[in-house]
Amino acid sequence: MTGYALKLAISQTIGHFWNESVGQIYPTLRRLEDQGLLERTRAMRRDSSVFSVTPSGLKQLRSLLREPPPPQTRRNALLLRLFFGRHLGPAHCRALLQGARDQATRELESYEHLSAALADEAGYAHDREYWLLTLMAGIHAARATIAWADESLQRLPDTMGQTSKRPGRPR
Amino acid sequence: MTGYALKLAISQTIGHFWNESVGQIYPTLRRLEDQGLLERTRAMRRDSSVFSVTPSGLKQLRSLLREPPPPQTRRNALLLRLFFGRHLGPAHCRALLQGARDQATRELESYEHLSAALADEAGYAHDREYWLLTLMAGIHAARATIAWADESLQRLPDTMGQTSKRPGRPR
DNA sequence: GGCCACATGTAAACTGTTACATGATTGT
DNA sequence: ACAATCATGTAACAGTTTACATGTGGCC
Repeated sequence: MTGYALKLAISQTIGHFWNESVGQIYPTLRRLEDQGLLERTRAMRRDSSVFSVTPSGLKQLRSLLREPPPPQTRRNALLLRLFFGRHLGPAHCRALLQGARDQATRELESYEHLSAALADEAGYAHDREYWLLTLMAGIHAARATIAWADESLQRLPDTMGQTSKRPGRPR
Repeated sequence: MTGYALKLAISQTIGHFWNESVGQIYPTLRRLEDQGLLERTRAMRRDSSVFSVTPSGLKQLRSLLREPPPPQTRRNALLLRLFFGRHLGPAHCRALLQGARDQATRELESYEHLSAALADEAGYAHDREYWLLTLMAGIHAARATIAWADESLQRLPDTMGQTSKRPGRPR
């Protein structure tokens, strides 16, 4: 496919857990072509090229996939804020939790749609099971986030003693 | 605290979801001092400085914490590999899942220890509830990973038709 | 004719890690 | 004396995003 089509394909499949920007894609396509891992064929349009994987490119892909996944760099901006929750106050923290819950709900819905679509679709026979695996990971993660947010929303105001102690300050 | 102590403190508290390297810490401490957000006091040792937050630094911290969390850059090396699972084969994918499950199990244990320790510990009175929140996030996420891995490990060999079709190849 | 989607590419800016270099202090 | 830990800092590198610049082709 073309670089442009590749970017689209990524965002429509693995986009939930991996993304690349144009600034990465085009230089990389050229580099891989220079290394003989991709080959370029002219497309209909004069200014566009369609790339395909060469046998040695496929070999290289499989070899890279076999490398152990490097330890994830975990950086969670939401948890960072909640860790300093004392400086934000319970109300703000509850808003953050609610936001996280809403987003997880939207994601869950989207994953379930994708999962249903994947089951129906003809083709992708060999990939389907694996793609389903990644969708299930998203579904489990989203459900966990929702459960955590609900539990936390329930706990947060009571333990802070904010529910009954400040019954609206006078104007 | 000193830059060194800060690094240690980070890895022992928020280390599970946020980290900074020395290459960030020291230049940043100096920058914040120049901006009047931190002040430096000489420590016992001649070559070390103890930093503390100034009032304007605290104000700035709170203002930064109030900024909405930027959308996470999601990049999951494990799911990327599983997405291309067809090129790896079921056996390798099962190994990846088992590895993820093991790691999540270790993390879960560590979170539960920390959570128990936090409940006992005197002090941290105002922070405890919020720190518990972040620990609970880790616990929910780890449990979700374990459940997902178990479910996937159960499904993977059956659907691939590997269980009965290849009854041990001859030597 | 003008808009939109398709398509490519680069430069600058920004972010972050790692390796290296250096030295002080403490305990054995 | 020596090792371990405490402590600071920088330079090189690696990775990544964003904004900009440019142009094609189809369709209404």
